Amino acid sequence: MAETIPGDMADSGKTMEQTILEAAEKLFLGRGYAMTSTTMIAREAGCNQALVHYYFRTKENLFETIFKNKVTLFASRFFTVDDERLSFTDKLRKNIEAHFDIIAANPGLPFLLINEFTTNPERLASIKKNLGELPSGIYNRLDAEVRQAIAEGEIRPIATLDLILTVVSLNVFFFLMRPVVQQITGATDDQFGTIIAIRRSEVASTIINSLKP
Amino acid sequence: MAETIPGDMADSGKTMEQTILEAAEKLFLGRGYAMTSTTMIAREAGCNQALVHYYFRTKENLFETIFKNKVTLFASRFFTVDDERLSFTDKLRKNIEAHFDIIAANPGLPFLLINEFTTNPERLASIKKNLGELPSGIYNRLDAEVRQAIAEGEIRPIATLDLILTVVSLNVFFFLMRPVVQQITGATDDQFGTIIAIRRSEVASTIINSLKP
DNA sequence: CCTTTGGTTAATAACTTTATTAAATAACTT
DNA sequence: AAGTTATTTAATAAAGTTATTAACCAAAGG
Repeated sequence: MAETIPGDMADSGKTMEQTILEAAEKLFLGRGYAMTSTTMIAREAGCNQALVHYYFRTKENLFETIFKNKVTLFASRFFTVDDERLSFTDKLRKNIEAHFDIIAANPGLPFLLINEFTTNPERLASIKKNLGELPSGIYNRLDAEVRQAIAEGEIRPIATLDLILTVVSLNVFFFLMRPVVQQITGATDDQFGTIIAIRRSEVASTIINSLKP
Repeated sequence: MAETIPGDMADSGKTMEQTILEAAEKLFLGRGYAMTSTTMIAREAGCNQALVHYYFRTKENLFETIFKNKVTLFASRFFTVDDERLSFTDKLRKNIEAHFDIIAANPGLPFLLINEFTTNPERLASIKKNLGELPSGIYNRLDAEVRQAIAEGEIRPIATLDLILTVVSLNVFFFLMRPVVQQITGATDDQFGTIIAIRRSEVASTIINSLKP
């Protein structure tokens, strides 16, 4: 049943279905849906093109599997730091940095999401259903905290949605700009690691600073 | 020679080449390169598909024409407000809002740029050549102003590149997120106009605020 | 051993896409 | 008006795409 653990071949025990999934993920993340063909996926996975369809029937299907998977992972880790002992500001800083780290660990994801949401907005509805109460849950909790922090004079008045937009913008867009930043600064992939670290703390500082009453 | 001004047909005096260009622009901006076919462009322009190739030879060619055109337009209007009488902060606010307005007037452009730069980074080099000294000119001027403002204690210390990144992130990403924001808030295209206006001033305030010493 | 079954491939149908070509039409020149 | 040039179209070649099918093979169970 495909779950035979030992190496079916030279291929390190991974099932072919999984290999295809990973190949597809890599390609979709790097080049988008339209620019990726099932033939390419098969080549990347090292199998026959028909096998891609055997496991996932359609390209659309395969894509959706990956997409939902990633979006759910992404959304579930959003604003999860919740330590009672910290001030709103300190908690926020931790959440901003955590959010940055998730994206840094999935640097291709922002592109995929933007690409998909703009070329295929219908998918948003399907995703929304898929996530259920998660987003509004996160939003409501954060909103309560923001209101309280404003009331207590810890931060200036700001709409919660604006705050979220600002955090996401600053964190995500940096990774969308990576090719441009790298071209401008002429940094190697290696040096880019340093730039990321600097940006990470700069973003958090910028936001925290901007919230001063 | 195609430049005959009066209406060649019912078609309001526009040349077919121009009509095709505009049709292509609309489609490329809305759906990206790969998702747009020359057949679609022809249909949108109301002509035969071969005509698209007659005028632009290849799809790639047509795309590049539009792309370079847009990027140049975009870059040439970047940080152009330069009024001696204003403080650095006031000038910055004006520049941020002007930048926001350019994007608002070309809401599809961010998507096209991001799409192209990530799927086809080689194009960055070509664009760079195309823009010449413009970017470094803008950068150097802004950099001098930033350093001076820091020295005079008007703003906190910040790297010019970080400031630029922050401005661009906050302004551009909002438009990339438009479908998401619209889905979440449930706003109609009409109501979205109001959201844009609010965001415009919120972004400027956020940045100015974050620069307080 | 032999049949079943899941995994895999080669072959191919049905389309779509880009690009070219030759022919038709319109416009301009003299 | 005749001839030249520019536009426009129908037809089609060439290549690529998704998806299906029939056949092949290897392991597993009786």
